[in-house]
Amino acid sequence: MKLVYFGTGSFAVPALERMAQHVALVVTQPDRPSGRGLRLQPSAVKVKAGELGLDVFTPEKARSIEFVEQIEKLRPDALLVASYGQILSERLLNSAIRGGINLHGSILPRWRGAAPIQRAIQHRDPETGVTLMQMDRGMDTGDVIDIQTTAIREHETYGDLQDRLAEIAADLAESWIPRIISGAYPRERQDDSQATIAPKVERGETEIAFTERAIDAEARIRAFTPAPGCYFMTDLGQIRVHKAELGTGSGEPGVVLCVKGGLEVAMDEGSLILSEVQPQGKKKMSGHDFANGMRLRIGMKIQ
RNA sequence: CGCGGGAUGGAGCAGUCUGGUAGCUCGUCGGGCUCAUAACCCGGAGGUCGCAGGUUCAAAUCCUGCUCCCGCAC
Repeated sequence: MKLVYFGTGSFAVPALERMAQHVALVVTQPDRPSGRGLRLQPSAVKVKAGELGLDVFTPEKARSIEFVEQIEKLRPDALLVASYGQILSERLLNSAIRGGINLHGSILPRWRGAAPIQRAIQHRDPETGVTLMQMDRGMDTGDVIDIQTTAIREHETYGDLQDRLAEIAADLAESWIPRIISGAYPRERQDDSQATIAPKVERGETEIAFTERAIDAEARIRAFTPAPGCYFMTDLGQIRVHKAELGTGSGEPGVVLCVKGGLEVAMDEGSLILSEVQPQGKKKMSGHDFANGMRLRIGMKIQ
């Protein structure tokens, strides 16, 4: 078997590890300047590929002719793709005997697009999963080969769930790729009428207001944790929320209900217990420590 | 050289502008109250104020250099 592996994010790492012995080449996004000081940072997949001693390509544009021609010369059995971050052109998909095989972090056709895991949590889906599919020219519209589902757990964050799905994806790749290469595998068309889109997370979505329903805010916090994270913009400054759960209290939105254990604050329809927060420029701390430092008392209103 | 915030008993903060006795809320330890308690009352321990140098009678505070941590943006 000769595979070319396209991946970038940490969702793609376990499957790469599992299939490494069949991977002739890893393709990932170029290093980007990021973080404090704008230093170049390699993708999670590039780091892992390096550890595995695999060849890595980082084309700026995967659809560029020079790059596609190189892949065509390799004549791979299949392109295995997971959270790569670029559209693969039809010609590129045709460069492999079995075309492009994608691992997608949702139960397709639900949550096609860039942020399926986050959107599933945000919308409080009871379950999600990983879809193994035959890529076509559309965005996550190809024929489904197999789907493994899993329940979304209470309190589960995007980071937690992504780690679990990444392992499921690796399992799927391991068990299906040999059969796919042999050419004998099922393909089932997606029901486009059931499709939903999972757009990438925009900056504006990460701000939480006390006037939101507690249940919505809690789901959004989990959906965007650990990255990019959610925050309240308040008179105490910007407060990032790393961990929050639904409280039992209620009151005028923004009112402090409890400062023991976590910081409980009233929302619309319920309350949130902020158990781990981070003010701007500070380290992560418990809601209790934050309340101590800010001299918060029950009944005070944050806005 | 992308922009910015920070380092003060175990935790989170105030104090720095305007130099002059180490403060607040917690935690912790001991005692008390209570049927009981994460509640309440009393008492105690615990700090080279990030590091180095400078100014000064005197530096957490002013000046210079350095280290480490973090947020934003990307």
